[in-house]
Amino acid sequence: MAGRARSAQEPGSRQRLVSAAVTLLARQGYEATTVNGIAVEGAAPMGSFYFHFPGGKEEIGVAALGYGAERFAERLGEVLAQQASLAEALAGCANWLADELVASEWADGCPIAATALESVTRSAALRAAAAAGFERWCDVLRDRLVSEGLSDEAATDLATNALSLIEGAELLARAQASPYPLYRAASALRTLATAALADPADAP
Amino acid sequence: MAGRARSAQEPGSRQRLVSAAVTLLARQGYEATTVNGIAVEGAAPMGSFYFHFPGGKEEIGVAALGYGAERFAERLGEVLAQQASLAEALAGCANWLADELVASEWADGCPIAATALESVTRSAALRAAAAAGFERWCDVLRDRLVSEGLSDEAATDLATNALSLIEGAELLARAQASPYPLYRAASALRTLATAALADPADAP
DNA sequence: GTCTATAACCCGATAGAC
DNA sequence: GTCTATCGGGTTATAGAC
Repeated sequence: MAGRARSAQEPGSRQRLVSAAVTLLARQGYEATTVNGIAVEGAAPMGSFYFHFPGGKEEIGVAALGYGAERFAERLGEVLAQQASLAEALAGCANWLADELVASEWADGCPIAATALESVTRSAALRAAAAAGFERWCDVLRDRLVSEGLSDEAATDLATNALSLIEGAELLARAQASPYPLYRAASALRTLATAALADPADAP
Repeated sequence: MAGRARSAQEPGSRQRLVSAAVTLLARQGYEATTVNGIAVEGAAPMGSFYFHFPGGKEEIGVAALGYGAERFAERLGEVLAQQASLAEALAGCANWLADELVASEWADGCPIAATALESVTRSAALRAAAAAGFERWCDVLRDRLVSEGLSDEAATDLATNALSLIEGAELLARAQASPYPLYRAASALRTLATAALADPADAP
């Protein structure tokens, strides 16, 4: 912990570094992000960086994936709770992400996706942190589905597919600089939700 | 063109370099891939690299995205043609990719995805090449859907969603080292295909 | 805990002989 | 077309004063 108390408006240098890393990993991925860039964006000197993260770049990468995943999980839960129907709750997630991407001109994407792909053959620690983040988001989605009456199995299937569809649509949207893949995903999510609720084999 | 004819079994150094770049971009993304690594994997010296690609790393990146996209488009068309029903044709794509990922222990992923995410805020040329590749795959999917009687609009929607779902499922599968996201995507693709064929609003 | 300076290394790219 | 040698710059990480 820090040596003295800080106000909530002025996070300590460690927290600023982690937040900066989340932003940079979401924008440009892990390999293109430099520790120097993180220190500049987090308004901290290099000496401070290696004091807080003696494990260097990989250690802050793991911390950033964990913090970014948790922060997104909270917002995801809020958006899912805003709509009464399951179909509109899922579609609302896709539309929400489309709005955020347009607002940042496609810069601020998923805080995990790029690093996850880059780490598969290069860092077991980063890959595990990415997998844990995706798992966390699946759990948030599944909780909402179970509360609609879906069985555990049906909820797991639909939660995984919803996350896959949204992640893939965001990938296409950022590459093509178009929100349409996410709008189309919203429509497909309504179809999948309706089918899951209608199928008697999926009831508990 | 090359100065002399070559047998098909011995591609010239330019082609070897492009093929090597496709493999490396699929495995570890753009930023982690070095021109030196491409030259080694392609069994060509550095001087040869810069003779064929005076534009350097970005130029071979664009060439690799184009060649990788075309090669995948051909195999995608073949897999789509193997099944009589639309639902099984789409599900077969997801299962096929699951098999390939397991066989390579999650190393050989999408030849575009990682580079697409890394290039959004860093290279307009790479981003455009990635977008063109995704568009090409969407066209292959759409042709199959139109041949089933779907309207242009319905076919475009379903083709985009199928590609999003498969790309997202592959992302989750590689991060979690599990084929289940792709197996679940196969199931969802059957649902989406069935719904599209049943909806009279989607008929031409 | 923070800072500056710098070490050790690797990157993309070029030069120029052949 | 191919090769070797090398340049300049940016990278991660450390040293050591404060």
